[in-house]
Amino acid sequence: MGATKTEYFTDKQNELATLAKALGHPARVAILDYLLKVDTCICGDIVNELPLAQPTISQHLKELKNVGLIKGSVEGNAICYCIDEKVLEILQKYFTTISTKMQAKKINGQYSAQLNTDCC
Amino acid sequence: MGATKTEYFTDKQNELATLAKALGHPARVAILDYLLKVDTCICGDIVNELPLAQPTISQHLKELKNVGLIKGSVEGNAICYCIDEKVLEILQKYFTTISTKMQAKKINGQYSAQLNTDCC
DNA sequence: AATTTATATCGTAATATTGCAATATTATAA
DNA sequence: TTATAATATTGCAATATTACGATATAAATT
Repeated sequence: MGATKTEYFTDKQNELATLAKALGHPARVAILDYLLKVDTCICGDIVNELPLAQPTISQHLKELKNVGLIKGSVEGNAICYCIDEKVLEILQKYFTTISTKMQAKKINGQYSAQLNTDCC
Repeated sequence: MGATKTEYFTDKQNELATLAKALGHPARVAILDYLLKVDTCICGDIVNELPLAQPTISQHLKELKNVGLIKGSVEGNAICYCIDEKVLEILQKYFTTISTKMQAKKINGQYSAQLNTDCC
């Protein structure tokens, strides 16, 4: 026990969990924020920006790259990283769909019978 | 070493990482999906729905509740859970903002000088 | 060729997460 | 007031993550 039982969930659920997990660390959110600001950068730029050691940044970059949130291209002896919009859109669409569905429920009054309770 | 250095990141980055982390497990995505389908339910319903033991479901519900993604109200000896839109909107807005910014960059041609490279 | 620069990988300690059996808690029913 | 039902909590083993020093790799510079 201790290992996530991925085989019990749908591909979509596993995909979303994997993407969310990749952003489940403030350093990786910070890297994404930084990349959004500067468009592209190399690992050393992030090492200078964040208070983490080079191997740690390298590991975080690897995780973001593994799930496709960023991509890197070799530029001489450095590697140029940038955000990959494609995978970001999966997250954007998922949360927009859920938010829209929640809004629709409120407007349609599907909760009307329970509106007097704390939660539902 | 081994503990996340939250103190080095902004409140916003930590908040987003915490929310993303809560959805970084397929069981918790599945719980959210289920709640979206049935609107409200009790813990036992999810135990019947997912192939995980009751203490495990209870623990996942606790984590979702801790970050505010769901809320629960006491209904006799059961607890009625439902999605909390407020926190979902934080995630929706974050990813929409990033996606919009990425789109804007493409349209404005900020990448024009580098469009011939693999990544940037 | 030796040095520098940029990044990745290895090894490992500290910490966190996952999953569940056993048990506790709390409210309803008999 | 014993059951019964619905959840939560505790304790613990298995596994995963985080962080970084040491080291490896690979390209550019001298």
